[in-house]
Amino acid sequence: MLSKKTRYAIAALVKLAKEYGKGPILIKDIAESENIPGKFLETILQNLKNAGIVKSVRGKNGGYYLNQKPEQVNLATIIRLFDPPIAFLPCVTYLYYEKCDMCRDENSCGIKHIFKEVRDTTVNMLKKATLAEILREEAILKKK
Amino acid sequence: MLSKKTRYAIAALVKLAKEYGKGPILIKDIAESENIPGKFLETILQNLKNAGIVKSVRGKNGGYYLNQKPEQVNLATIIRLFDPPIAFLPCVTYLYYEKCDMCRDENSCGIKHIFKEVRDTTVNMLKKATLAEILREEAILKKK
DNA sequence: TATAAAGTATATATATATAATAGAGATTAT
DNA sequence: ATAATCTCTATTATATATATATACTTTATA
Repeated sequence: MLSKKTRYAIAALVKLAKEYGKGPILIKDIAESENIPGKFLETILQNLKNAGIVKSVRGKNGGYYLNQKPEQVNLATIIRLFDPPIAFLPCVTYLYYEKCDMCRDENSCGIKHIFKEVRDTTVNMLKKATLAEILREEAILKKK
Repeated sequence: MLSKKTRYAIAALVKLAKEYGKGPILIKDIAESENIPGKFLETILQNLKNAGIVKSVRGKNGGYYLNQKPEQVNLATIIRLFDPPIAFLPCVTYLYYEKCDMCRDENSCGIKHIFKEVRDTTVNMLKKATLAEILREEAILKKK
């Protein structure tokens, strides 16, 4: 399961995508509209800022806004920022490869290929899921 | 990522599948051959026993053995026993549905369908991965 | 029938990660 | 000058994962 931090990050970014192009949005407004504890959201937005996904304006009339187009931000990127690897086993992670501690002989491991396939499929799906895609889907669902 | 408990459970079951039909195997032997802390493995095997996947014989010459054919035990079943739900969001879990805490209107949520598709695909892959399938793969890899 | 081999049961300890909060500090529009 | 904002660092609370300890019960067999 995704951590709350990741879920909050996704919700905040979807919110910023909705307001894309309208200038900076207050932390407080995001927190209220998305049901996120304000102080917790602060650290999350800082992380997203360090990753270059959002930018901030300090001082009065400040706030946060998307630093990339909604088409360019996808769920795989967001999840990787906050959660442990998407892969089920350390030996099939993309960025953080580690040998499985109990694995005797990795070359004859009959499990690895299964989890590798799961990871690849999952990551591909998450990469297709951009903020723009999510908003498009929401618009469709609201019409029904 | 899978918990160690789950990884240990998978390794122990693969071991029992290898010895399928040869009578009970000692906890100690499984622990040594699979690099699993013995006492920890005890509780894991108890869980597997309660779930009907293995059986045990007490007393001298006792041990554990598979209660189902290697073709009948798959990774989805094992993972579900020990880990939190496979799904990324509480609202798309198979057995433990819960509303996402921040979700305003679940009917117009643009994210849900993505994670539902990921979960379905993942579970299907894991169901195909039986102990028999894993042993078959290992045999192939060892020949190379 | 005593003994050693084995699983059973329950409790506890330790470490780590997650989630959230607090408060002082820095920046900026007006 | 002041109020509105974001920034930075520290702390706390809670839960979960991982592992260990100890006493108990069952069974084969010498």
